[in-house]
Amino acid sequence: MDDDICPTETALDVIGGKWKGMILFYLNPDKKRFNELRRVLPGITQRMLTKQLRELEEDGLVHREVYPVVPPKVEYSLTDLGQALSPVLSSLKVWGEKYLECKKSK
Amino acid sequence: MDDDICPTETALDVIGGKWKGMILFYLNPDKKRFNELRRVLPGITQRMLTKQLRELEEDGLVHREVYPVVPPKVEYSLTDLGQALSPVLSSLKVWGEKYLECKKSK
DNA sequence: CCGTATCCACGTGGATACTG
DNA sequence: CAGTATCCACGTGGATACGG
Repeated sequence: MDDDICPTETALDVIGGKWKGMILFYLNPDKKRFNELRRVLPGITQRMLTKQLRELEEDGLVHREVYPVVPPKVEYSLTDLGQALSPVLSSLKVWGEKYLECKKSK
Repeated sequence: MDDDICPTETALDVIGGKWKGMILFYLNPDKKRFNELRRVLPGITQRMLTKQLRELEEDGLVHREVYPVVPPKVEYSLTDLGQALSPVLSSLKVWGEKYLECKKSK
């Protein structure tokens, strides 16, 4: 019964990485290449982008497609499980807006 | 346009603390006393519970009511902003269950 | 273009002891 | 009962340089 809370905590762990929210956001709905993501994520380093993407891949939220061409081409996209996050992301956004609104008026 | 993502990130920052999800969960719908929370949060230390509660209070999600009696009595409850999180928490839970389901079958 | 390899600063979170 | 006060381990995240 107490483990009712467990899925919530697990979910927060999985998407709680510093850049993961933004990565998931930008991957929806379109697949993106490595440097495309890098460009829209202000200030992220290559190491961090790689790391966060690998973790998301490991957790089954993101699919990594490598094309054996030169120059290298890699595309990242959301899996079904990743797509299923969109209600979470949007409710998070709605609440975040309310939160920012509250803070502003203080 | 890019700051469309900002509320989402902000929200994740606010509720992303290690125990915050669980605290918010247990504070809904009933107010709780300090040691009540401590009892349902397996393994949390006094220091951490205090710290997380203070941060949630600072962020306006939790209200702290001190009764000037002996022995001391303090009650924590959700503010309106805190209540407004319930859609987020429940969508998080729904997705978390799906996630755990996926992992189990692998 | 898409990474990996090192190295390191910093903050979060924890252990433990004490207090009004 | 509901905290503070210290001290510290550890992992996350970042800077920088190099490689296929």
